[in-house]
Amino acid sequence: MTVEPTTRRERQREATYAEIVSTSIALLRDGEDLSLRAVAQRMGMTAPALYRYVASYQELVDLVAYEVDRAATERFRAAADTLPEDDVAGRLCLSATAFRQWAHESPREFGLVFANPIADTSCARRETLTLSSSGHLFTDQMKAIWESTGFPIPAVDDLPPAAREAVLDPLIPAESEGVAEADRGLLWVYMQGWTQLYGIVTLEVFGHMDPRLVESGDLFVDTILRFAPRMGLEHDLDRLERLIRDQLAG
Amino acid sequence: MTVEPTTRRERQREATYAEIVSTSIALLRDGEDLSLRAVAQRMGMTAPALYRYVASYQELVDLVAYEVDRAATERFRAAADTLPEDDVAGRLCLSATAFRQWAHESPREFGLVFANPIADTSCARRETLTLSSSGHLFTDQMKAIWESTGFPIPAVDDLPPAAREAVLDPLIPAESEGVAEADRGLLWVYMQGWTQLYGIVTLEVFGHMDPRLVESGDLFVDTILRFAPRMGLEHDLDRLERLIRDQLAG
DNA sequence: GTAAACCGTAAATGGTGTTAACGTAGGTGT
DNA sequence: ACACCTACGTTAACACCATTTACGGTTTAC
Repeated sequence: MTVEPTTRRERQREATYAEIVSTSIALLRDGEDLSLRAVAQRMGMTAPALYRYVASYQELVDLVAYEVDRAATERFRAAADTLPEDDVAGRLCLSATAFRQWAHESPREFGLVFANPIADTSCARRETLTLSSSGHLFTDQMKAIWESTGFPIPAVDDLPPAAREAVLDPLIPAESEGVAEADRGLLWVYMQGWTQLYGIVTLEVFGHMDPRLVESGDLFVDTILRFAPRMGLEHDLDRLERLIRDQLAG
Repeated sequence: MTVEPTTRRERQREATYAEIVSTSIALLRDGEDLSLRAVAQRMGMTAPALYRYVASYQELVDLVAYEVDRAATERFRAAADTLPEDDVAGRLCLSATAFRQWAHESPREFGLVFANPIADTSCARRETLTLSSSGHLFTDQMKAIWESTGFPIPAVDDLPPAAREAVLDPLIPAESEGVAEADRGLLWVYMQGWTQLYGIVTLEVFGHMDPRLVESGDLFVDTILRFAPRMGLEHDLDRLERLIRDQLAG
């Protein structure tokens, strides 16, 4: 990302670095679990060699989680792109549904990214890590809806002090990206929505919900549709439900 | 629970069985992680001996998770019991807050109980496992609120088919306990609430949220108070917020 | 060309779950 | 009271894991 390293050595290094991550992802895709040994073996190396690239197993996990999140986000974006750009509401619904489907198809990966205690690793890494691609996408999509429907958002000054700080100088969704400081109440609504989406999907994936509800997705649909009015979409509920259910079926 | 085993041998067996679980819990409380070897060592045994009692490590985990949930639920109940019995709304808020505090104090245990893929173990176990003590408590408390405020619940016939089945013959919150079949829409509202409570707490515990918000609990409070009106508590929000914040502070 | 940095190796340490073979004490049947 | 057998614990071993150390060879840099 920074400046291109041009030197032969560094190019090689960058390549194996990338191979480590891609091999890890392939490992997960094949249903095996992530381990230094397994990754090394697939690459025709020995496990200790990986320590030239990652400081610990946990760092590998974080690295892979970041990349998995990035790749998954592309799927969520692609799901939205089946709709015209001005259907901002439909796009968010399809991305959220794609998120749910991805979580069910790849519970391992989901757990890695979204149920992996970020903990207090080195602060340097933390910056990179907490910048979640998916969070970024959903924030953008909600912003688009807000610009379209102009749904009410809390005034920044009405928020509790800590919340005000958090939306003015956000660490987690990161990059308040073109949202004026006065409109940062939008991030508060985003967090409310993300909490609910995260809750329903995590509950489903971890099996703490009636299997018939997981199968039908009824509680998921209900959760989305109940939140939609908060984004000024109360007029569009029937269409959105059809959109979501179509994607769940197909 | 069933019939007392009276025979000396079985009493002994039951005792070590209980000791395995209690030792495991003590292990977790001391911040070490659960392992067969560690448990065995604390009991003055060797690891393979434990296989006379549990079939696998996962079974031990499930066993411990069940007991941890049971014990934690007592804390949630105790938190509610600081209020008079007729303050049904306050009681639910305090239990929910106790749930959050417990999750933050004991993230290990929380992960064990609520972020542990129940997966498809033997169906026999599943019955026992999915019967979550905490789910039972919260269901009861919401029912008490409903009997007090008479907040609107969906008619069973208005629910999607799978949802109807799930509330008429529930597997997860289990024991619809004295809720008439006609009133089972209450369980649907419960699931909506539980989804949100679970979402916010899991998000916080796993560190996928701005630390300042976790610290202040603002998004947690917001989540609860935004759900309260659905239970007919719109008149009581200020008092409930004070209750919650007092418990968070103290 | 020589020295240093880099990248891989093998070997070893201490941890995990799990299985197999073996003894031994406890209760049971006659 | 004797024999039997079952249950419970042991030790030893296997296969896996992360991680550290010491070592050798290549590539770069001066």
